[in-house]
Amino acid sequence: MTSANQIKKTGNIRAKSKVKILIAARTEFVLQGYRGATVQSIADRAELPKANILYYFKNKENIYHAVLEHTLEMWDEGIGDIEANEGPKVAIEKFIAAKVRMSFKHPEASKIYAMEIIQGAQHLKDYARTYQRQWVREKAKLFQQWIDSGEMVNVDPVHLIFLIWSATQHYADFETQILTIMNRADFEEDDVEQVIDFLCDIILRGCGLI
Amino acid sequence: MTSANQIKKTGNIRAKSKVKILIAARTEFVLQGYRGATVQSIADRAELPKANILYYFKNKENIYHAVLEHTLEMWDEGIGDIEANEGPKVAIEKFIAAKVRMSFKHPEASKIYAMEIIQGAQHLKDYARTYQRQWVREKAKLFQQWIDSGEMVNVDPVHLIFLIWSATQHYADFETQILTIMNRADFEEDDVEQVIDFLCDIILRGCGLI
DNA sequence: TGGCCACCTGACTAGCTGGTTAATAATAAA
DNA sequence: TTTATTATTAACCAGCTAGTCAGGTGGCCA
Repeated sequence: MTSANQIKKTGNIRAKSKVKILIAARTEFVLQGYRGATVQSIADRAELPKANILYYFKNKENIYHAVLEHTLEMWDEGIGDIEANEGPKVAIEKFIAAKVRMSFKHPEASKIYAMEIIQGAQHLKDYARTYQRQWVREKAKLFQQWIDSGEMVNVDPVHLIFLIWSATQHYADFETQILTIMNRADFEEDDVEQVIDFLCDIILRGCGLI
Repeated sequence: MTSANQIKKTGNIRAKSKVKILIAARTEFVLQGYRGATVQSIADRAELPKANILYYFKNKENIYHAVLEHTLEMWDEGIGDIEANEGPKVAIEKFIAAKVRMSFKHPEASKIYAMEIIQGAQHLKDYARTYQRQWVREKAKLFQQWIDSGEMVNVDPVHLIFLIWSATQHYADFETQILTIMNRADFEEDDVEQVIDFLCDIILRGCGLI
């Protein structure tokens, strides 16, 4: 076995343990908040001794950071993008569909992100200030071009992005409330497509694209 | 001084202290979460000794319950309603405007509610199951009548309510993110009206009301 | 075989937490 | 003034918290 393989193998054990811990930690952080989630409760959920957790992550804040990073990465991968070359209708449709699917598939990811923002985004200010702000500016410019060329109605592009974000993530963050109001125990496959259809329908018409 | 006045006066001291504590507690609960907000931190913010807090509220959970009640009451008062006799356009306009104004005026109220729901709504399940579910059913029926009479396009009324909730409260819950992305320190008067105009424009058009 | 190193974990601790208590002050009633 | 009630608060405590540490185990290579 080469040295490279050795590193890779030990790396695998690390990576596996870390992911196991991160998943348990994410659930605890969502359910109990940062302070409410104890290292012990994370250990219990991951079915590992507490000291093992602190062997892989220096301290609790470190775990939280890793959870945020791990979650954002996963989320950003799944979201796709708003493509310039497809025209506004297809672009918005695709974007809404991707966001709704992610919200139903990984509600915890959206929730931990939402909690972080609500509490003041102490750990995400940089992310918003650089990456997100840039992304919104780009996409807003794109919408503005479509507006200028008469392909869609004149609506504020930035607020349109906020609207799509809020409407889609709502199904992740507020799933408890939505399920209770709809008197359901769980969401089903059909719900996802129904929500996509509803949101595309109303937002596209709202943009003058239907 | 009559006995009634006596009761009222002592009641006033209680009420004043309690409100002072509740406001401090709400801020702490929003910033730190339930577990992260300590009785000591609430006391510091209210500028009272810790023991005084626990003189007025038996324990921490009691404070939290009182904060939730106090907040929901205030929120529900400010929201107004969706009136049947005005037709869909005015009704939706008024409702959006009221919700947006509340979101900008009392973001903490929306935030503490959002955190509670995200974390599983342990303290609000009954509220959603009875009061909210009933409210949504009533308003959905109203929308359905407008749809059936051809006054608005055929969109799912329940999801329409979710859309309005999410889009409006987003400006309270995610204010940190929005301000950062818009590169602003605070919201101004104009922002409120601009958001109202934007949301009314796009949602009313989405419902075929423009 | 023996040495190295990543991995694992029970036992411990300093500090903070919610909550109690008991003694005191302020206020109003008789 | 006396008395009763309410308001206030310092001091205290049992239990939990994050984090440390010292002593392991097991696999791999020379």
